[in-house]
Amino acid sequence: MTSATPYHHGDLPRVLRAAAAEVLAERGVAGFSLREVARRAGVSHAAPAHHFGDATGLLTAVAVEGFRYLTEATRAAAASSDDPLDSLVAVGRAYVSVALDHPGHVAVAFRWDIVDVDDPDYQDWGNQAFAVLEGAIERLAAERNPDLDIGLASALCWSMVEGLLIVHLPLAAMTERKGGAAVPPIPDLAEAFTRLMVHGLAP
Amino acid sequence: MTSATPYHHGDLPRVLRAAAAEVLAERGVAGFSLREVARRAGVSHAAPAHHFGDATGLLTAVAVEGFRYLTEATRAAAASSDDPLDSLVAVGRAYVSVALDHPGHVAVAFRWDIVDVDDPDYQDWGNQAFAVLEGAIERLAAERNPDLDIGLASALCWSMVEGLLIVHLPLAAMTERKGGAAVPPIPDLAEAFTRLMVHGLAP
DNA sequence: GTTGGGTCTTGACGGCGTCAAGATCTAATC
DNA sequence: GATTAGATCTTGACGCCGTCAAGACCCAAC
Repeated sequence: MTSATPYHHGDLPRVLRAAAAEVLAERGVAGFSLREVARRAGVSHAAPAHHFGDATGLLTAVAVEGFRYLTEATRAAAASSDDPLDSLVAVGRAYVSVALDHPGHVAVAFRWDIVDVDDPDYQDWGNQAFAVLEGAIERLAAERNPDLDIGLASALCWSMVEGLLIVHLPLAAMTERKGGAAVPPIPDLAEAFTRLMVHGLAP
Repeated sequence: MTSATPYHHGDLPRVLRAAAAEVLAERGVAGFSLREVARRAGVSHAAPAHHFGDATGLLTAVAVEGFRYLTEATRAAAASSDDPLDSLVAVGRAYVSVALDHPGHVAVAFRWDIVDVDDPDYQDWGNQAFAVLEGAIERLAAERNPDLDIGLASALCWSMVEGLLIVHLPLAAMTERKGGAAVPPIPDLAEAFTRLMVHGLAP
């Protein structure tokens, strides 16, 4: 063992978070169960409680990890271009890409009813993720539309991308599953949404 | 009794749907329980199964009712003005108003993981609700922007309003509860979003 | 070597969804 | 009007769930 391997199991909290994200990705929020998580981690059914208190605690930890992924990915995307529009588009693509790569994490990030919204880490990383988007909007406004209400526009983009994930991602999966008409990749849809929103539906 | 009062209880399915919506509104999807619904309806814990099969069946029935409310309200709103922009704005306001008036119904409408997405009524009323929005977009395009991709724009608006409900509605409730800064009414926010989207962030 | 505290297990409890079996009631038939 | 058939609802049971209390275990410091 290297330096700071904890007591018995070797960073059980990390294993539990990963197992929880796996269960969430496979069975959705409705199919989530603490006991199933414990089973996959190879520990007893009451082990998670010691680290996370209860189910809400574990789900909150997963949600925080999700916000962390979102923050890091969108931050890198925002810095990927000097053109503010390209930068904003990249942020949108990065956002949905994280949701595709970590479906279990993002599935709980906005589930206020099953997460502890008063958790400091949850609020902190949630705010950071939002701040990245706000920064991208701010640069767009500075260069192209100084009169833009940045708070309103950021909230709009945030809603748009979250609605995209909730409404169209499962819808696309469903029509795909049924062999329906081919559906464009979700990141492309996010880009199309972003460009249409910046341009305006009827400017 | 009038004409066709059913057998024992007097339209138990209707009572169960109402009780389910009540529980959903009070405790959220996570706090939902078939037995609690049965308790409120004054019947035994297994009674709902006879009419709705299982929990998914009852939740699907509530979701269908939600889509019905959405369809009716937005249809009336769309017809409330001859100006296509005002009409679209009214549709947006009507949508979130339904969500405020029937929180239990709308809470399950898009929960693909706990609802039977193959249910014909569910698909039918979901499509009808979407068609109303699409019609409003179509009129806007005809009058002001013939080049608009109507399917894309409709999907964007749909995502926007749904994201608004999921992200900002509980967020507003939370900051309100904590005595934070006053938050604009959600229908006003929906209107601001709509106008900003039509106009464009940086046209 | 002993002691202490963090880590995990075991066992129990009530609540849940679901199923099978039976009771109860309505409506149609004779 | 009595009987029968079928829909409606109840009762009881099962396994799974989250949570709690108590105890076993194990590492680390003394």
